[in-house]
Amino acid sequence: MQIGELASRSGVSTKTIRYYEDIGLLPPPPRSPSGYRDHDTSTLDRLAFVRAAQAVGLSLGEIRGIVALRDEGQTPCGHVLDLLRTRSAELDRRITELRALQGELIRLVARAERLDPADCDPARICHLVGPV
Amino acid sequence: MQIGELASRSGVSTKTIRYYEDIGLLPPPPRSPSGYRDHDTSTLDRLAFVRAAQAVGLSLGEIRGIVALRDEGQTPCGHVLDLLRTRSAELDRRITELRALQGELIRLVARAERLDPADCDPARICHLVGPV
DNA sequence: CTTGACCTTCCAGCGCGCTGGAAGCCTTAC
DNA sequence: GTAAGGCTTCCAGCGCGCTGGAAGGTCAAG
Repeated sequence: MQIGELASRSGVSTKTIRYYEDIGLLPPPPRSPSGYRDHDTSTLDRLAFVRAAQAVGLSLGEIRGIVALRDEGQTPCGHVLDLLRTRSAELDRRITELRALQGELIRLVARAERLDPADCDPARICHLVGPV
Repeated sequence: MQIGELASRSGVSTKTIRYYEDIGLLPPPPRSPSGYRDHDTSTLDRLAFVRAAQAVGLSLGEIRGIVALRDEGQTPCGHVLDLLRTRSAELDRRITELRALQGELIRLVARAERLDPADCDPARICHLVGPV
């Protein structure tokens, strides 16, 4: 199938498909005599995997590592599980950070309701932001 | 004071200070006869504000808008409060998304413990990732 | 007079995941 | 034959907040 059909069937743009091939996420497909890419349906599976892996927070670099293992004939599951656990731990930390920030924002907004703009010191730009 | 002293007193690099001046976060300081920037201590206040505003999630573009109001002689508090509320609402949505992703990751890791890598279909790359 | 530490400007690149556009070839329909 | 719509490659840029480096001027100490 040509790249345009692959794009419409997968929902991934032709630009992105070529980009994925460039960075090694997709194997270089065979070409027609005129040089057109001729993808088979396995590329649909591959694209579905890439999108699913992105959706759980893996980077294209990490995904490339996974598909490379598979292409070498290995079973990438152990590596994938490591990545998922690592991402989960990072996400935990990230969520904790964002919740702290959210608490801070809520505190600042609440404080803003008790402050009078007229009291704002021009040198400090705005007293709503900054140390309590 | 020269830019190097400002940098060490503020903890912001000379590169970044010049960059902030370029993008309009800092007013252009007077120059010595040889062209050196000559900042006064108000720049320390300004830099402290920029860092505090960044810390609560405002972008440099938003911060520029705030300091521009102040430089025009207005009190930016109302605008700042709008920004803080907007950022808070966005953060709420973002945290909700990340928590959903975290739930998904935890579910995938738990499922991985029940799956046998030997069952993994090579065409799907890795069965740990993808629809349940 | 030289050394070294400062300062200046300007241009370029990082990471990440694409996206846009130019210039040109191929295929199909009319 | 020609027009439309595929396809090809290659180069460049987005947003964001810096950061690095080159090439050169300035200043104080020895």
